[in-house]
Parts: sequence; structure tokens; C-alpha cells
Amino acid sequence: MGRRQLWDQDEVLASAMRLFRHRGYAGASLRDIEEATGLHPGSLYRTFQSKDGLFRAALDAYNERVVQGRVRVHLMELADPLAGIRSFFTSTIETGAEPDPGCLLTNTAVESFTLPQAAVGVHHGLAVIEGGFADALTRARHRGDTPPDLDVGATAAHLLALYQGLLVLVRAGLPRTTLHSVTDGAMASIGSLRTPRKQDDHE
Amino acid sequence: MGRRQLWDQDEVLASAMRLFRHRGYAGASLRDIEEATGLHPGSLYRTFQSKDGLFRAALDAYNERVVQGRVRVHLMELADPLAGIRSFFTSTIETGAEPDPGCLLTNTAVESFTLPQAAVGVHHGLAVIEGGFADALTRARHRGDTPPDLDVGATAAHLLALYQGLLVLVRAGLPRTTLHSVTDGAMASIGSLRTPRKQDDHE
DNA sequence: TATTTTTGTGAGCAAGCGTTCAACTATGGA
DNA sequence: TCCATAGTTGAACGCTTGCTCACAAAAATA
Repeated sequence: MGRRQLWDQDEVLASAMRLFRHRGYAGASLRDIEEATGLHPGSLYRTFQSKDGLFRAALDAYNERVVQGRVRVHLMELADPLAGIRSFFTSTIETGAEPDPGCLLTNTAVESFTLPQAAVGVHHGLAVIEGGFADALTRARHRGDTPPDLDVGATAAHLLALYQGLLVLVRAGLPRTTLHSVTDGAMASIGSLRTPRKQDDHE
Repeated sequence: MGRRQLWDQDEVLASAMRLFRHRGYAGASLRDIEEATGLHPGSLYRTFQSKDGLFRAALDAYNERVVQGRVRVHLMELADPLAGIRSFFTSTIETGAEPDPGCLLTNTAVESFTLPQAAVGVHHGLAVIEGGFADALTRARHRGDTPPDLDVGATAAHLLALYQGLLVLVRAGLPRTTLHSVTDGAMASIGSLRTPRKQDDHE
């Protein structure tokens, strides 16, 4: 019943994602979006209601596909968890010839003052990354690759901050040597956060 | 000769700074700027040539006053350098009741893809912060507060990334407990970066 | 085939944008 | 006192913005 949709939603969200990553929400006009996605405003508004709606859909898609995917590959499924953490960091630095657009989460977090609707998506994405770090760290601890009293939660938060900071520096266009030394620092700092000895610790 | 300027340039730059910190460059319209600074477009364009020119002036003022000031107070003039590093971090978290607008450098770094004219200012500001960390770390090492073979340069870059990451998380609106635990992590990670023993090290 | 339903198309809208400028006001020197 | 100079004012300009909607096109149903 009725005409069939001519365009693929995943493809459209992917190109919208790319555009928003580069220019941000405020910096991407609907004409830009039209050009990037190939969608006319009518179809766009029929499906996503508003520019805002499209952005939220793109952010959700980013969380589901890019973030979850990267977390799974580097932080959850790799045999060597510490090597996975390292590659999670370096993979944001080595992105080919052109300058890296950074992470949509980082960029949106910074823009979220003017874009409160995006806060939920940002929180969720950050939590996924933090959870991934926690998973990798727990596995590393069980393998004996870290001190046995490693504070997994605190270290995961620490790595999340470091990762977000790295993405800011990537976006600022700092030289790769600096970025790699930050990665080295991140790896070296793992293990410096131990759980304080608790009085009622019966484990 | 001629009429006297009725407004104070420092005050105007301060309020422009505040506005840009909250809304970013793209998000602050000239009507907003007019309201925030009390300046009519004519005076504005006479002095700063363009919105862009005003932004660059505000960024320079931010570097000179806010960044340099904070670096001096926390990282260069304090008797206890490690305590200074800690307060440098915590001072961005405890900023009163209202949500923190974050750091203009962080926000601009992220926006600098659409704002290449700001790249120089961002680089400069980041270098000042990194230099401040290096100064504090050197002093801490001389006092014996860190391992003697601490890699000051790498640790300074590490702290810079961590600091920028913290500001992203602040901007994302994460709870203060998380932010404080990041600070704790930052302090704990100092000392984990040592200089690799060089073959031709004659010192 | 005629009708109903869904989707695509793109000109066009009001509102807002960054910017300009001619008229106006204050000041110092001749 | 008059003029040259510097600064203020705010209406208005051309464009772009996010968004709408009447119409055309295609598929499903009768």
C-alpha cells in the first residue's frame, strides 16, 4: 500500500553522522544536510520531524554502530585486553590522510549547552565507552596483567576522561607524536589506581 | 581630538568571552552579542571588524587573563606543586551553583573545524597549560615529591589531555563525584611515566 | 482501470543572520 | 565659534536559515 521509500535510512543516517561530526549541529545547515544525504526537505521532515530529530537519530545510530562496534572489537572481544585498550586509543589517531573529524560524542558533549536534547544520547555513549574500559580492565586483572587490587571503576573513568581529552587534542590538530605520547601515558597510568583497603572487606 | 570611547574594552571582551563560552562561536548571534556586551553593531564593527575579529580578541583575552592567570596561581606560584595541580583540576569542577560553561579552549578546539582562524589561539592556550604542568612537575621532582626519573614532558602532555577530557565531562554534565574521581586518578597517575633509560645518557 | 495511500519534489515562507552606513553626538584645536 | 575628528546609534540590506505545503509520482487495493 502506497509508494515505496526510495532511500536507505542507514545510509542517510551515516552521511548525516559524517556531516555532524565535521561541522557540529549548529554548523550544519539544512542545505548542507540536503546535499550530504541527497534527501529533499520534504522527505526529511516526513521522517525525522525536524533538524533536531535527525540529529538525535544520527547520534543514536552513532552510539549503536560506531561506539558499540568499536567498544566490542577493541575492548570486549580481544584476547589481550591491554593491547585492546591501546588500539582503542590509537585507532582514533591513525585515520588516514585527511584530518580526523573527532568523535561525535565529544563534539556533542561540548555543544550540548546549546543542545540539551542531545544530553541523554551523550551520557549513554559515554557510559558505553566507560563500560567497555571496565570490561577490558576486569579481564586484564583476572589475567594478572594489572595489580590485583586495581580499582577498575576509577580506572575506567580515568581512561574515559583521557580518551575524551585525546579527542579534543585530535580535533585541535596537535601533531601525531603528541597524541601517541598521550596514548603511551594512558597505558602507563593503568595500574596506578588501587582500591583503598576497606575495614569491612571480607573478600 | 574627537569623541571619547564610552565603553571599556576589557569589560566588553569579558562579557563576549562569557557568551562564547556558553554558546560557542556559531551559537552566539550578533543580537546576543549586542545584548551581552551592550555594544551596538556599529561600534563593534568599528573596533573588531567582524564577529570573527571579536571572537579572536575574546580568545586572546581568555588566554592572557584566564588561562595565564590560572596557570600562574595554581601551577607556578604555589609552594606545593602537586597540591597546585590538584587545585587546578578541582577549580574547574567547583564553580558555584550554576552549570559550568567549561573552558573556551576546549570548546573552541572542538569547534575549530568550522573556525580555522581560531587554531593559533587554541594551540597557544594549550601550550601555556602544558607548560604550566611541566613547571609544576619539575618543581615537584626537585622537591622529591615524584620519582627522580619522572618524564616531565610526557606527564605534562598526559595531564593536559586528562584536563581537557575532564572539561568535556564537565560540559557533558556528569555528576561531580565522577569528576572528582577523575581528578584523583590524575593525581595518582603522576609518577607512572618515567624516562626510558637511554644508551647515550651521560647525565 | 479507478481509487486510495504513501512518498518524492522543490519553490517559497517568515524569521533571523552578519554586516553596512548615513545621520547624529561629543570632543579638541584653530 | 567653527570645524575636523572620533565615536555612537539603529534602521535597513541582502542572504541564509529551518521549515511547510501543494503538487506529482508510484505502489497497493478494489
